[in-house]
Amino acid sequence: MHTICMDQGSHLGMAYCLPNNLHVPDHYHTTPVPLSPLQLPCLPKLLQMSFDQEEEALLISSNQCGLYPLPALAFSHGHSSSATAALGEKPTAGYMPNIGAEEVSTSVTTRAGYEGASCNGYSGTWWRGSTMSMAGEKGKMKVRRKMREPRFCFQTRSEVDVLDDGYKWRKYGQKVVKNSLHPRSYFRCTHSSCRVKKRVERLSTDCRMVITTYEGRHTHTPCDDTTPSSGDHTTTCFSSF
DNA sequence: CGTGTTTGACCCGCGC
DNA sequence: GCGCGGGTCAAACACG
Repeated sequence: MHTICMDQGSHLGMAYCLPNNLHVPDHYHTTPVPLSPLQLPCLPKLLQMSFDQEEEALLISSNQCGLYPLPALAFSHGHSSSATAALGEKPTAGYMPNIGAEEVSTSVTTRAGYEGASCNGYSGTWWRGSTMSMAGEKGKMKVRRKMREPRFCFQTRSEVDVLDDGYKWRKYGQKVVKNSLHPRSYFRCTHSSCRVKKRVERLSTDCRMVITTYEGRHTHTPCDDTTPSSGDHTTTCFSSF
């Protein structure tokens, strides 16, 4: 059970504290975003999303007027519309009908090794998994499977692609995605035992809008970024993430 | 020289 | 079974 507790601050332009201690500095919210029919009274409900073992995903959009849920994104393969395409639409009827109920597909190694790597002192490079130690086929052999990871997607208006959220990220890939004019960038948290990933892409319909998707939970605090966490002091803003 | 980025290739899931 | 497309790897490269 994990509870998202966002500090709403005293005014509408503050830095938000998102899950996994993600802060969205207010300087990213410079102009109004014509996003949402939802208004602030909806926030308390959204900010108390509960995460159980189902590892639900929370989709959030932020602008200077607050945080808003986005339409469910098509993260999985084979869905007809890409995330970008979905976000290109203004939220209308059917808007976020199933927030937190998204099926998440993630490519990882075996689950046992993966979870063990996440928080139990796994000393290797977590994303490679056990099969990477095998010498088969120049180490290209990979075992992937579906896994559920909490995901948080939000939309910001920013000139820069990568938000300064306090964590240190390493880019590991970039991909041109279909129906999008802008490439999608893939980042990993550089913390040794942290397996959080994030994707950054710009809206094809509005290149000023940046879609950032976080996947997973940080096992450390932003200030603890360079050193492995010794305990489970995960958060200052989220009691149990 | 160490660290981070770029980028082409590869892998896998999904739809047809 | 095949092709498509998203996600990841890892060698090459850039930079401080």
